[in-house]
Amino acid sequence: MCDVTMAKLKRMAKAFKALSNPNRLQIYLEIIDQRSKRVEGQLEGGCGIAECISKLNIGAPTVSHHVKELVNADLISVERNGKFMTCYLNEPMYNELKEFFDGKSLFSGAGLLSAKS
Amino acid sequence: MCDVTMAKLKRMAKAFKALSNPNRLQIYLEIIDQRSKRVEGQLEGGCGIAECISKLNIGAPTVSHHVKELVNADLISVERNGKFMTCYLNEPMYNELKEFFDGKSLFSGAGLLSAKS
DNA sequence: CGTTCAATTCGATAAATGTCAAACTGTAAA
DNA sequence: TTTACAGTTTGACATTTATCGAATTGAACG
Repeated sequence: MCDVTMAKLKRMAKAFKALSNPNRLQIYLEIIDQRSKRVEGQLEGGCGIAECISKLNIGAPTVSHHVKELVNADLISVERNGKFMTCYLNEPMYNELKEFFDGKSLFSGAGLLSAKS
Repeated sequence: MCDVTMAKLKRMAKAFKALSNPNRLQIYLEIIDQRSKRVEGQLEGGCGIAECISKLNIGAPTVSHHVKELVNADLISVERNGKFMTCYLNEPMYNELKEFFDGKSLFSGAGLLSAKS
């Protein structure tokens, strides 16, 4: 009846929660930004965590925590690169976010909520 | 240098926070759903709060609280209609959400974060 | 090995969140 | 005006969150 399954709804809510903190949203956008640079130029890209730490007005432990939250919400992945950590955009989740508000596949006209009684 | 102003970033983070709770996200989607029904059919539409209360497994005070949060994030507006309250989608904010992940206007290549030192 | 730099883990803490029950307000209708 | 229903406000409470300082791990390099 409804195109938004409960699983998807919870997955989206989790993603939104991960993006609900301004600092975390900035980190996420920075990672997207680095990705687009990589696509246009040399292959190696991704966003260094050190870079985020130096650019945001929050401490390293907090950045580390935020990055973990983004990973936990499936928005990004992280990889060790020698001494540094590099963040990569999770493209499928990015696309899911992009398409979530497109409306076409959100509803089928039967209503999202299921009756309680 | 950057197309995402701090103001917009905070506004988006606030919207995402409002959508970060599954129950609240469901309410929001229900309001979108009712809107699309209205567009296709008779003019009067919107989503009754009573309907949400009866369909979600949470109490009336909690629904009231969630609706207030959605209003506070500029995602919807609420109007009294006799004994009932009706929720309406805030279209400009909906469009802003829709366009936020389109990428084209998100970045200008100079990086989002501003250096701290 | 010892140093240095990147990043995480470990408490701690103040603030925000989601939810409820009880009491209240506002509107319609009998 | 009394009743009934829709919704809000208040106060409470347990949980989560954002942040920090201090200590720790891990890799590179002298």
